[in-house]
Amino acid sequence: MPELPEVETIRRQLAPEVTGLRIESAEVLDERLTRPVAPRRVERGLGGRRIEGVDRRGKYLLLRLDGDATLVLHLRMTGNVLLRPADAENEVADLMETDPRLGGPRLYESSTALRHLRFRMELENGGELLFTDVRRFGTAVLLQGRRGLDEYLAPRVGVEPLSEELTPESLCRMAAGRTVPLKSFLLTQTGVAGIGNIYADEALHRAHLHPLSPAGSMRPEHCEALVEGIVDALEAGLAAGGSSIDDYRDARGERGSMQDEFLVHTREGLPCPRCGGEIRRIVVGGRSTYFCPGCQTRLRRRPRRRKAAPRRPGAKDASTGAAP
DNA sequence: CGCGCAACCTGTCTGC
DNA sequence: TGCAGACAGGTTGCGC
Repeated sequence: MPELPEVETIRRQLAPEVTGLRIESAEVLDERLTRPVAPRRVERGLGGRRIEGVDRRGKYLLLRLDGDATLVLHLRMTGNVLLRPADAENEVADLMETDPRLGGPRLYESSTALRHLRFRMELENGGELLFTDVRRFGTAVLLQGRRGLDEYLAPRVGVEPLSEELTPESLCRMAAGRTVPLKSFLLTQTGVAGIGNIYADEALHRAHLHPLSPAGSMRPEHCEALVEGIVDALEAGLAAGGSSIDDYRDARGERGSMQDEFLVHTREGLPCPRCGGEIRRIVVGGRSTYFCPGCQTRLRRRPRRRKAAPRRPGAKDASTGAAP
């Protein structure tokens, strides 16, 4: 759910609201969140620090703190980061013991309401930063120094798709020789970062590419189309404030609307908006995958390039018998 | 090393 | 209505 557009939406909302504020206190309500580090350690490490900025790498949300520290949050499947503004009428702690609806409907309409609160931080202006997560897959890691951050992210996050780093050439290089299906290739965060199940399907459809085609079968024009498809799909998601199929809410507790604009994802049996073909659902790498068999062409496995045997001059093209 | 898959969790939906 | 089983947007670790 929270893929690049969702995390970036949250980042953009948070940054102007929390930058410059001091963290009064932090409370971890589920030790799983900071595992294997003890919650107390993270709480103590956060208390008193000032937030210098909010960044993002792939699907990771980064709170840049003074003292060269960074709080790295990952929402996984069902995590939400919510900002309770300083002027909200009710304290979260009070609400948890009373009617959750009292604080205003937006924060609480989702199934991931405050009963799944895993982490909260009190800010110096009276506002609160909340982390809720039904399935408890989400993570919070407090890192020290530029080095600590890099060492954490390097093995996990690859190229930023909305940066100059992603080009048809760089994508082709990453895909060269790979036999994994394109769908799985896009889901690998150490390649192109930030793409999840939704935007992988949407990007492949835009690029006219079949999810089962081996990544290494792409020729330059396919890489070009795929870069365009990735960028288009992610930007559409951003413009719509993300996708809310189920649990996702932005930092204000509002739904995104990208789910209304899906071309193929979750649209099994419906007509393809491009060619009218019937959208199908298959499973690739254990994930639901939606595509249009009509206009997403399957590429042939690219034959291993052989040392070109010198072409005998005058040899005819065997398949057609025609002269070039 | 590349690849496929189970595991980590809780909630919801489907079919009997 | 009750209940077992399948499934859900991500990542990691294991075996081959």
